[in-house]
Amino acid sequence: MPTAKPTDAPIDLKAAPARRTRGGPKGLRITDVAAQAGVSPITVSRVFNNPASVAPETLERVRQVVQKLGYVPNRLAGGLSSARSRLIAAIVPTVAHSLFSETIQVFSETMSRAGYEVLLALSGYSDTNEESLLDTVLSRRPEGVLLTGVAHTDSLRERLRNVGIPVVETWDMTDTPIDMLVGFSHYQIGVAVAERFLARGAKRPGLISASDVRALARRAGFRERLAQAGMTEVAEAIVAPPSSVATGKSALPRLLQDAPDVDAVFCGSDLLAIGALGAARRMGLEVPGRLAICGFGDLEFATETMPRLTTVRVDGMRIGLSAARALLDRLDGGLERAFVDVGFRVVGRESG
Amino acid sequence: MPTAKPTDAPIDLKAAPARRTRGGPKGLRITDVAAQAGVSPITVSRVFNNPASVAPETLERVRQVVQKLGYVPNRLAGGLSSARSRLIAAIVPTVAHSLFSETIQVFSETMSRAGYEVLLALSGYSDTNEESLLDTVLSRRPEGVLLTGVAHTDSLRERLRNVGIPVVETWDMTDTPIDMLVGFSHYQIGVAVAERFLARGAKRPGLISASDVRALARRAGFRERLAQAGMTEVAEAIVAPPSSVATGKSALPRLLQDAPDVDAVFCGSDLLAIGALGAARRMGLEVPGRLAICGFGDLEFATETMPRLTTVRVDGMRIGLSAARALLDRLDGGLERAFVDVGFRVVGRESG
DNA sequence: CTGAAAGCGCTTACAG
DNA sequence: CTGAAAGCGCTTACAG
Repeated sequence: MPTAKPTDAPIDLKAAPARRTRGGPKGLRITDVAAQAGVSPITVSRVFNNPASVAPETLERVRQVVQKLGYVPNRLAGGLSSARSRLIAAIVPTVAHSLFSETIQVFSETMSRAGYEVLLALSGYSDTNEESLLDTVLSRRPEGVLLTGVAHTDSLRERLRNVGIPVVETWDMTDTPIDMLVGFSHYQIGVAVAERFLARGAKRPGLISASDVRALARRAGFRERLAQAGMTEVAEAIVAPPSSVATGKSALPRLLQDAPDVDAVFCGSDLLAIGALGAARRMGLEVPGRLAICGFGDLEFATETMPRLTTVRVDGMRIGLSAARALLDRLDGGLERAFVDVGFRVVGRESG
Repeated sequence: MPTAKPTDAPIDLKAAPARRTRGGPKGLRITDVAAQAGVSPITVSRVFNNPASVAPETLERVRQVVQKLGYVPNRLAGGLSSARSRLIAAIVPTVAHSLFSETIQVFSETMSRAGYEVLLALSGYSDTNEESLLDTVLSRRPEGVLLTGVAHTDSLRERLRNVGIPVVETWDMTDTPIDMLVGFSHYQIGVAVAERFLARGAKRPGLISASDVRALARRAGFRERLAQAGMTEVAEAIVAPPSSVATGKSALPRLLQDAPDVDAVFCGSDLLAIGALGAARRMGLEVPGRLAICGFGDLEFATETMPRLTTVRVDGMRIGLSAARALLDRLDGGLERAFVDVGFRVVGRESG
């Protein structure tokens, strides 16, 4: 028999110092690196955040240890301590099949090149929850926010201003942005398309559009410009977002049933326009002779494959880039508030 | 004269307690809410994280104060303290014009419904920096990671396994995933398209493809299946990502210059296919009679508007949903490792 | 159902 | 160029 009977001796759990380790033993900490490298944690911190202030050999030694151990600093801790999260929030309705995704792409690339990461929040098309989404986002303490559109509740606007971080609103236009703005006027697009139709000699313009804020702004410009020309009745088919080819395909026959003499239709998106074009073909309506169709977005697809389509080109990438730059300028201590109208262009291939 | 001359008396900076406030006085803290509500900070914390454990009246009172003050908890602090970041990282090549954006959309929606936020990291098409991107991402201590593809360096794979968080690889197939997988076989797609071409009686198949890993896997399946049928020479035009309509349009003439008798071409994406279709038209080649064209992606655009195009349908949304579910199951304590082949379908309208 | 104490892993501001 | 002390704003684990 051995001299001790381990199983008999009760283990005094209380005697063991209560470990307060919570995440488990997995995580490497800055102190682990510091110990191995024979420096203080502060020096390790500097290696990551201000390498120029560290002696070359020290730098090298610490880096070797970091590499060897596979240490990755904890930015939750770093952010809490420094009050700099290095996070930028982007709130967009959707990234699926949309021009917004180009904006996000370029925005995100630009931000990450500058050392920031992008927290993506998808708001859908309901404005209801934008504010609770903002709360969720603000809980990460982002250093800047990109917003889509300019239609926000007063409470959201005020809260965002109180937070004191730079904000860019995008993809729309207003005289009273929360902070900065990079966008264009949907209303003016409606006006421009109306003028295009008028110039073509359209007698009975119609509209197929989703019911979101920005589509409604285009509609308003469209209708008001037509009203100036004496056309007060505009046939409309309003569809629920998200727009799709299928939606456009089914909307056109409905529109023409209400108003058989419609000879030019402004669609809320290229997808809708393509659907409408398909429907027109099926109905034997010559495009653009009998029926002119104008979309919105200028997707490469649409314009390359549907030469008889007119559309409105908007530069989503430029919006992403300008918005990122505006934010970065301010984060670098710049005082200027960017206000950029990127404009748009009605692109018609049917006449060229 | 007043009894004191403030400007004369030197201000003893040392005497003032060194304020360690760094973020400035702006931020509301949990203690502010606690004080106003007459409870301890712990109770306020519970109101957010475990409301069921708080007495109804206390709950109500605290919520009122939160509302009134506009308090938003600091998740940097919360995450550090609890070792739960509530963050999920998604690393994808791009979100612009791509099926990945559908995946991200659904993934993000599903995750946010479950109380997580998505940190989006765009890797581009270079594998070079995927590892440094991963470091950046891991510094936020995400609780799970979505990866695109299965081609990762050993070091990345090992590191990710060491971190011990659930990982889903997507959009590809392998026998040896890092952890979980939701995808499909690009090789098998190549095989299937080859078989389609063979069934159509193609004598001289060709390929227009980008050079990324997954496109190359499709190419391999395509070539190997054709080789089995005795066709060892396959004309190819390899293009640099990202694919676009323009690229496809310029690639087809090059391909046909090398191999004028090509009668069926497998394109790496629908965009390339559309470009090729445009070029074929311009060259007076009947599609699919003289030249069959097959794309990849089944974009609604492509199939609705180009009835003579064949394509390969892949369900990006399903990938996003399944990947999210796999991660969530594991985060909820599930032990199962998802391994899902979502498959694909060759969709040909030219024969229907 | 509620709270006092300790600690999460960093960085700031100071001093040398 | 480097470091000891204090603190960022929460939550855990315990106790009652």
